[in-house]
Amino acid sequence: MEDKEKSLNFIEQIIVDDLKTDKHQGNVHTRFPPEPNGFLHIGHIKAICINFETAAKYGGRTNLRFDDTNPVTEDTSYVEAIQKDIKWLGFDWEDRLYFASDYFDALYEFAQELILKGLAYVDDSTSDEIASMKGSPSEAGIESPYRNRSVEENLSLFRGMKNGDFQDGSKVLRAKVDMGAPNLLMRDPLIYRIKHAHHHRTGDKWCIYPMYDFAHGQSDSIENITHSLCSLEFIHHRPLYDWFIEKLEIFPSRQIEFARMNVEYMITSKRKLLQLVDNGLVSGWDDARMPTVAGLRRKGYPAAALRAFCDKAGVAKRENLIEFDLLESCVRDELNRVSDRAMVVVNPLKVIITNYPENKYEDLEALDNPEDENSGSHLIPFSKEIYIEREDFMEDPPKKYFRLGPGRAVRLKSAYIIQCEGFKKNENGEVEEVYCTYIANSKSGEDVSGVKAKGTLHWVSVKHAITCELRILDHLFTDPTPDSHEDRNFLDFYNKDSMTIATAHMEPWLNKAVLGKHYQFMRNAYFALDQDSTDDHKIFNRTVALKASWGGK
RNA sequence: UGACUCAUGGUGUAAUGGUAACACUACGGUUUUUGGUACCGUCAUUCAAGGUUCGAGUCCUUGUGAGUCAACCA
Repeated sequence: MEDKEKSLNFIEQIIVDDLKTDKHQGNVHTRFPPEPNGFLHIGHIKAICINFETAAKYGGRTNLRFDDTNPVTEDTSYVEAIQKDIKWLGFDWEDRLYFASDYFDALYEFAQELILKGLAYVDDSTSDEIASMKGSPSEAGIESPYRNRSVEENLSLFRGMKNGDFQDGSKVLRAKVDMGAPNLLMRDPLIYRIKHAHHHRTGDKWCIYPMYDFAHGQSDSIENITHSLCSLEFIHHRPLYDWFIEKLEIFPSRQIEFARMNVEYMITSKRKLLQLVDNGLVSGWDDARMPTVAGLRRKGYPAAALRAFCDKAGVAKRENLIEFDLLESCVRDELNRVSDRAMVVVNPLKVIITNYPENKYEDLEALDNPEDENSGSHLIPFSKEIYIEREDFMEDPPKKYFRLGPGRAVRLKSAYIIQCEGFKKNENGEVEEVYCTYIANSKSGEDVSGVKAKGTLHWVSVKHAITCELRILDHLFTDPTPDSHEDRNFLDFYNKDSMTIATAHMEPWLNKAVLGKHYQFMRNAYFALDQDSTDDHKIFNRTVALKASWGGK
């Protein structure tokens, strides 16, 4: 138990109050209800965390329920992908995997019940007619000419709809609420439509399908969901949600809306994400730049970091735009704990250690992860010629530059202290080689030299280094809210430098890099092995750069 | 024009009528065989105007601003 009391968000307040009044005999049951028609993204992650974590906090459970009431857009392949993503995020719905389509029979009965109560009717109006009779926010709607059909006629017509007697679009079932209601959704909403379409689970059993409003709340009720958490956009649906529960006299689930999370430089519109894929601006839904779970995972963001991020972003009802910095902060925090450290040189500059024997090499030991006491170590070969970063040497360095320069000494990480004795330039005036001497008794861990070096550099042995590919990932867009500009298309803000490729020299140990593990290339950034790698060509995605507190020059 | 939400530092979230707090960012500093990490410090009288109260970010009224709603989508 934590001794510090963390304040509750407004949803937790509601739950605590319900617990106090014993509203549901101490039960807390939530659900995550994705529609299987697309891939999960950062916005879903927030919803998943809120649903699973809130329930868990109060000893409750969370169901996974696919909201599959529209057969024309949904598919089983998404069902698999979504489950994989939720598991990866670290959540478990145990044996509570449900589908709204499991309830089609029950929903059909509910509809008949409503008809019997004179609270639903079959409408023969066209889609356009229904829309025009709906009215507008400022003017009341008009009642449909079919609104007062008899219960018997409605019942028989609805059965006819179910039996396939009518064509798509020719009839709908509507709830009889109030065409004058200020809330448009209460103006006799459609609850069943005819769709002669094959459903991914129920096949051809049905040719009528319930609309969201007639499926979601009832599904919640059937599953005894106590707190149905959804985003603010559904707030206008709540009166309808409650209306059906009241009229049907079923379990009183309660819908609670929270503001969805917006993150700088990310978009979550399914349609727009698809455009990126279709236009070839990304390689697919799992491109490491995509805000999808698959993309974030591929980029190297750990599930724990994503969970921490959602937690720190908080829960409330106001519009928000979370800074990308917070996400990166959470990612670094987690990665610092779990990443193995390695040395990789991106822009090589050759250093020749003049007093080191020509053919000698030694294996130097380096801790895999100094932040983790239980981590092991690995060996790094050291020899006469090494690469350091070009930016780690300056011909005429300023005073605050802690790296290599003529006459200066630096520590080579896990190795020796070296002293710069000179350098050579090529015909273009660029530094080509740097000459150093090493201090033999300054070996890492057994340094008795007494020499103090302010800076520490990473390096690789020229002879032993292996070439690899680095994919440097940046924001997909140049604007923090690319789809918020009325006069500009979000694609105008596509960042053409969102992925740049670099070739680098890595220490041999990295050839054993594993998919799903995280690596810190010291003094540079965190990287994760990409799935495109092969045995002799390793590819790493830059997850996030290390913080840099020195600007240079 | 209607209804429904919301309004606290640069960002996000707290403060449940009683001294505006925490995190991220930014900027300083300490430590360091990663200019990383860790640690310390600095940065807001709460949209406006009235009202209730001994006391208001919190309650009431009126404004102002922002968002959402008129798919046989979810």
